[in-house]
Amino acid sequence: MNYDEAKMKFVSTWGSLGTLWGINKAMAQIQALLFISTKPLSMEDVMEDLKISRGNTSMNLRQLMDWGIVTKEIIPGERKEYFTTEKNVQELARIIAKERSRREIQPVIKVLKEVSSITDDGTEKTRELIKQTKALHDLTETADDMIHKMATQKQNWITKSVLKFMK
Amino acid sequence: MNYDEAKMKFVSTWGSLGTLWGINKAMAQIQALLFISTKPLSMEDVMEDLKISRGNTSMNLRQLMDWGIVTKEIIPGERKEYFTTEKNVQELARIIAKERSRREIQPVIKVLKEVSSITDDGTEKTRELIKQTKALHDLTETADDMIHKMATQKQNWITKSVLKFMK
DNA sequence: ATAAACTTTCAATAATTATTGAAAGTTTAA
DNA sequence: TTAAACTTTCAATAATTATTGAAAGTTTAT
Repeated sequence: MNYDEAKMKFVSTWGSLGTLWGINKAMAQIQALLFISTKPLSMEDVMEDLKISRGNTSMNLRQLMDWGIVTKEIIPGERKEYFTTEKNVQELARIIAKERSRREIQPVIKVLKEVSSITDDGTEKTRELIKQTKALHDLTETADDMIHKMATQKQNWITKSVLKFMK
Repeated sequence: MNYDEAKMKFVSTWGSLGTLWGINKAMAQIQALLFISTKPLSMEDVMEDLKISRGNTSMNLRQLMDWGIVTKEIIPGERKEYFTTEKNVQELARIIAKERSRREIQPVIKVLKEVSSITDDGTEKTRELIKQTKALHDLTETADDMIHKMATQKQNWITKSVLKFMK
């Protein structure tokens, strides 16, 4: 496997994994491309390399910036805008975890709390609803807590602490 | 908010969260419905309650069984098949984590390993590709490890150990 | 102020994914 | 063995989501 094959394989695999962390294919591929690039890339570069349209590139780069994963780079003397992604994987994981919590987990926690707080009319079905949504609420909240703790952990949480913790 | 409103709210919220754990809306809604039901439900029951077709119900119930989240229940004297879901949230989380690892994370780890093992021709771009895919490989593997450790943890890992661990 | 260089927007279209429903398949009871 | 009760399959269709491309918008240099 040569460089170009390996690059393609990486970009497309990472792209299809996008769903796992809740972003679309093009977005994930752009990020992947930037991730292994040795220098900032212009919109032109990205379009050419991934063979996607200007509009698509523009929109997805914007989304990546909204996520805080990609930043614009100003190159002196250049008119075009250039882009780079966070290169540190730990930091990348941190940002993604935090954003997903904010965008998806928090709203669910809110609903679970609401639902589990309905008044108990004493019927079996109501009791079950309350009981089970409470359990989910607790689980979700604890998992989310965990994500946040990870996310604010300054140093290297994953490589250092996890195996030890897991006994 | 009365029982029916609460139930609907729960089912649809949980359904739309489906994507977060990688399953589709109908599948997640069926699971949600079973999760708060006090007794096993037939296909008929599910169809009626969620207003989805017989075919859809059948297919999604099957998928849930493939995941190991839902099981058939034989009710003596009844011709229909009845279904229940795992009611323990910890166990549910365990199963889902394990399945997602197997279905999605493992294949990616494999590709990352392949890509990060290409021969280093000394060029900067090849070095960057190797370096970054290696870093991702390590991160993904460690995260996956964590998931597995959680998944095989017999007792209550999340509520007991996490906060302490996270210092 | 003008125009070239570049980016964004968004309606149209394409691609993907989910859903239906009816025919085919299976199981059970008699 | 037959037929009723039930489930599965799958081609057709609907719904959703991603992508394009060209017009509109912005910025910069002169």
